[in-house]
This record gives sequence, structure tokens and C-alpha cells, in this order.
Amino acid sequence: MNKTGTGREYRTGVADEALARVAHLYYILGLTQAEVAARLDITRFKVNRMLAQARKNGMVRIEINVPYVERFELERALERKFGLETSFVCPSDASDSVSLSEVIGTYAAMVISETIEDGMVIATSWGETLRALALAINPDVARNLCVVAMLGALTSQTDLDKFDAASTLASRLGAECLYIPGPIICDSVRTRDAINAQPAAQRAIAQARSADLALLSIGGLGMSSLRRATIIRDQDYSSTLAAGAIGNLLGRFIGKDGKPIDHPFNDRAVGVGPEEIFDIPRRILCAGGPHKVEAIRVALTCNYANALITDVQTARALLAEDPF
Amino acid sequence: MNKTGTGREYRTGVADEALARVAHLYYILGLTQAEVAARLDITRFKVNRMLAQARKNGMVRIEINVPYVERFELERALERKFGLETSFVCPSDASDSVSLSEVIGTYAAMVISETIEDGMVIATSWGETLRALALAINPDVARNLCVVAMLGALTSQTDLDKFDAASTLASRLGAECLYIPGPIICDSVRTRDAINAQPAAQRAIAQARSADLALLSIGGLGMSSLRRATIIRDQDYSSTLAAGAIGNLLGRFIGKDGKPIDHPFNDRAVGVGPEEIFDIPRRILCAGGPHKVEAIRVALTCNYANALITDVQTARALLAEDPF
DNA sequence: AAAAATGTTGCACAGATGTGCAGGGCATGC
DNA sequence: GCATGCCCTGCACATCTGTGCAACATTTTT
Repeated sequence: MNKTGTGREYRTGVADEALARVAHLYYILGLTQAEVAARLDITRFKVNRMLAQARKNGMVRIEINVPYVERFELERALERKFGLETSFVCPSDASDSVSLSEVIGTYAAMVISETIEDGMVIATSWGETLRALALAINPDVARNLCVVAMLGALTSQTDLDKFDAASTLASRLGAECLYIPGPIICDSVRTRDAINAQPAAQRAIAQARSADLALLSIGGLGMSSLRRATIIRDQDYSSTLAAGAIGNLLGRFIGKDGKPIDHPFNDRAVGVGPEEIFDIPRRILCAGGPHKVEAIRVALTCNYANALITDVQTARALLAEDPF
Repeated sequence: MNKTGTGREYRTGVADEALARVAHLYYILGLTQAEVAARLDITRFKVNRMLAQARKNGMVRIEINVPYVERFELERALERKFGLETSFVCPSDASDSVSLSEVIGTYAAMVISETIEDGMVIATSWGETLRALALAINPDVARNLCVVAMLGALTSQTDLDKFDAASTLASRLGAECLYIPGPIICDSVRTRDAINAQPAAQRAIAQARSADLALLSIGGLGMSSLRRATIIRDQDYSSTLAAGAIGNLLGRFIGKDGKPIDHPFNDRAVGVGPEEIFDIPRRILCAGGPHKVEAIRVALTCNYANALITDVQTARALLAEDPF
């Protein structure tokens, strides 16, 4: 039994071949599950489950071309208004089981494939959106990649990899992975300094700063992934609001001017901060949702990102609202 | 009503948006067709048909990662043996409704996406395989492309675009399209010369010779597309066999040495021939099937192509058989 | 070695999906 | 104005697909 995936996937090499064969017969040739079963001499149920497996682990990818006429207009307008190099606007429809963040991440995976080239160093942030991106990316867009986590990865005990994008992305791309062994927000400045000073962390931070591509997202201030993943108490959390936070970028709470606000959390955040990424040539922000509009607008205005992947409604909001 | 597709597709811009929305709700969000229908306030049947339409016209693409362990070995071996720059081996399974050629074309579409870059000139041959490639390609891999047909396009009356890859490819990619207004094989050398001398043909031929990428296929000598598409009589056809033909490349019947054989057909073939493509840096041969092995081997040996997309069984045969 | 936990398989069945057909709208032609 | 042909729509119904469950197999723990 050999591992692929995040290191904890239970699928054998042999099964992988079988999975691909089943997927081929079903999706490319258009046979029914029963026909596939007959041809391979296994039961229909097994075929059904193998297909589910193949979809789940990304061996089968379904991509959609989004030809919204409006989409192009929105994209051009966004690029013009915020001086972006490129942008992509996907549908805003979400459901109970798939959040808007996941939708954006899924489309982002389709879009950034065209940006990734052999040997690139990809610095990545964190959260539901980038997690979905990692899960939906084409595993062989390029070779010899290196994925670097820009933030600490360790969360409160369980759900370790529920939001972690870096390790998922790396294992799916067969890339080397550098990460920062520590939490996202430490209990004290002293701990933060100690963690940042570790050789592994130093290496990751240096590599991230000189990356070719940065994948960024923005955390809202409501039920954000960060809040769910850390042991921050609610009253502490709301204190960021009082201090003028409008969102969270790379683990730092940023204010209306886009700068990290003056708040203890920001002094205890591990890893690379927003001001340290300007040397990365392509910085793609993947985010959307009504409660993130303000933060996205500010992040783009500050030039933290030079590319944006978002949804129609967020795009409209970004273009409409304009507080003087 | 605006056209996309080969110029004869009946779908409006508005319908395109609706199609994408339906596909999004169904494939990305995972709603059932009934749920999609409810959300958009249309009937389930319409949703069902819209999904079929979206799949048919390539708005929805299903891609499969083929992780055959053997695949890698075969690819490396092919590259070594024939001095290829790259190769790809897909499953050999076909069905009544989807031929092996179409399978290879479909996988080829996935693979060559990574090769195509903005502004490229793509010279394309012809046949079932390349037709399937055109139908399965991601329509927005790149912009400002130019597709050039290397051969004449006009066939016997109907089924005009049944095998024509160039116009399909061009319209799907939103590319400019140069083609040669004439048949594939003329009734006489004189007609051939006249057709080749036309300004449009001259332009296409010149452009094709200096293309960045060539998509090639090989016709077998049995029930080939060429035979089905031309008005060649059976006895004439079999005379190519007598003259030592082992396959058809770019409309020319080639012999064991890879050179076009001495046969009237070859003097009456319109467009760019095999010997005229060596200036094209990337020449991808997409072909497979037991009856094409010999021809593929010869074409690769002659360096007509420097990349190969084929299936497992053909790959094995190419590596095994080796007549001294 | 027995027990417990965990993963796998086949099945029944509910639910989701695709399609031949009939009726209806809409344009073109007479 | 009426007939004709074409396409689109909705439906009934056959087929295909997914899943909770129970039995079985396999691994891990005690």
C-alpha cells in the first residue's frame, strides 16, 4: 500500500490504474456503470464507488467554461479600476453543501493552471477558498514545483488539514513543500519570535518572499476559517473589530487603510505578512462574498494583489461602492 | 443570434450564459437537475437538455488524469527510441460509439493545452482523430491564435465538416482560420496546381510552413476517413497498396521508407506535404490502432513528428516490433 | 487468541436521469 | 389564410445511479 495525497490517502498504485480505467470507460467512452462493470468483470456497485473515489481525489476533473457576456465586462472593469494584470469572475451561485468560497476556489484552480509553469515556487496562504483550490487543481500542470506556506499551519488539535492549503496543494502537485512549524497566531510575542526564528521557518519565509506566485485569500470577520481554526476567544476576536479591522489578510487584521491594525494579534501572527510580498511578481487574490467586499477593495487598492479571482456579485459590489 | 461552433450552431449568447449557469449549479455545486430547475424556475427536462447541450458543445469538459504506472514507462521508452521531445499514452479501450481515434483525439486535446500559447500559429491536418481533438479542446487555452489547414477541405458534397479539424478548431478557439479552398485529392495534376496557385491557398501554405505547432495524424489504408471523404474508387484506392503504401500522412501515401510513394494520387494531393513541415518546431502526431502501427513507426523514424500521442497498445506495438 | 475497530462488498430500493413521443408554437411557402 | 415543416416543450416511463444497511473480511488492540 503506497501513499499519495496528503500522506494519509489509502489508495494503492494498482487501484489508481483501475480507477483511471473505470473513469475512462465511463466518462470518455460513455458506457453505463453496468457496462463498465461487465467489461471489467466487477460489480456495478464497485464501479459506482470507484467513480466516486476518482472524482473525490481529483483524478476526474469537470471544468466549465464560463462565457458570461457580463463576465468579460466585469473583468475588464476590475482590471482597469484596480490596475490588475488579470482577473476572473465566476458565477455567484452557492449551495448548502458548497460555499461561495469553495466555488471561487474551484474556478480559481481552473484559471491558475495557465499561470503555473515548471519549476515555479508557489507561496500560499490559507483558508477554505485556497483549500478548495488545492483540491480542484489539475495535478500535472507542471513539474518540479515548490509550495511554500506563508503562515503557520498548526491549528487546534483536530481538523489539522481542514483549511491547510499548502500541504494539500503540494501533495497533489507532487511538489516539494516548505511549511512553518507553528500555529497561526501565537499566545505571545515571545513565542512568535521563537517560532519565526526556527531554521525551518526561516527557510520557508525566505523562500516565500522570493516566490514566483502567491495565492492569497481574505478572511472575513464573522465565522471565518481563522476563527474556527484558532483557539481565540470570542471577546478577543471582537476586539479586532473595535480596533478597526475590516478583514484578515495573511493572518493579519487589516484596517481601512489596508495596513495591519494596531492589535496584539498582529504582533503574534507567524509567518510572512502582507507588506512582505511585493517582490512576488504574480499575487493572486481569491476571495468573494458580501462581507469581504470592503477588505478586497482595500487589499487591491494597496496593491497587495495584482490579480483577482472572485464572483459576479462581489465584482459588481467592488465596482459600485466607492467611498470618497 | 450569434454563431459559435462551426458556424452552424444555433445558440444565442443569452442561452450560452444560461447553459453555463446550469452547468455551474449541476457540476460545481452538485445540485440535482430537479433542484437546478427549481432554482431557475424552468422544468427538469429543460435542465437535462441544457446539460447535454453544454457537454456536447464543450462548455463542460471532463478531464481524466491517467496515472498508469506503465504509461510513464511507455512514454519514456517511446521518447528514447524515436528521439521524441514528448509523448503521451492513453488507455486503449474504445466502444461502439467512440472509436479509438476519437479517444486519442480527446486525450490529445487535454495534453496539447499545455503546449499552446498566445499568438501561436497552429497548422492542422485532418481526420477523425483531429476532429475529436478539436471538439474536446479547452476553448480558452490561449488568445490570438491562428489555425491553418494544411490540406484541402472540400470533400464530396455532404458531411463537409465531419472530418475537417481546422475550421472546428478555429471557431472553438476563437482563432483566425486559413484554409485551402479545394479538395484533398484532385482529379488531375493540372487542377492541383491551379488550386495550389490560388492566393488563398498560397497564403495558407506559406503560413502553415512557418507555423509554431503542427497537429498531424495518420490515415490507415482500410476504411480511412480519407477514403470515406473522397470520391476515390475502390480499385484506385487499392492500387496504392500495390504501389507499397503503408499509410497516409498529410494526404500523401507513404511507403516503407517513409517517403511518399510513386503514385498518381500523390501528384494530385493539395496543400503541404510531409517533407515541407520540418521548419515547424513542434510536430505532434496523434494516432493509434493496430493498422496504423507500421505507418506511425515509419513517420517517427523519418522525424516527420517530434511528439506522439497514442494509446497503450499501439505504444507497446511500436516498441515491440522492429523489423531489421 | 479473542475482541474490537475498521474497511469492503453486495444488495434492495429510492431517487435521479435520459428519451421517444405527442402536442403546440412559429416561421416559411404557396 | 392555410398548409407545411421545423423545432421546442413537457410528459410517461424505462433505465441508470447513489446509498443505508447488514454481512463479511481485515487489521489492530487487548
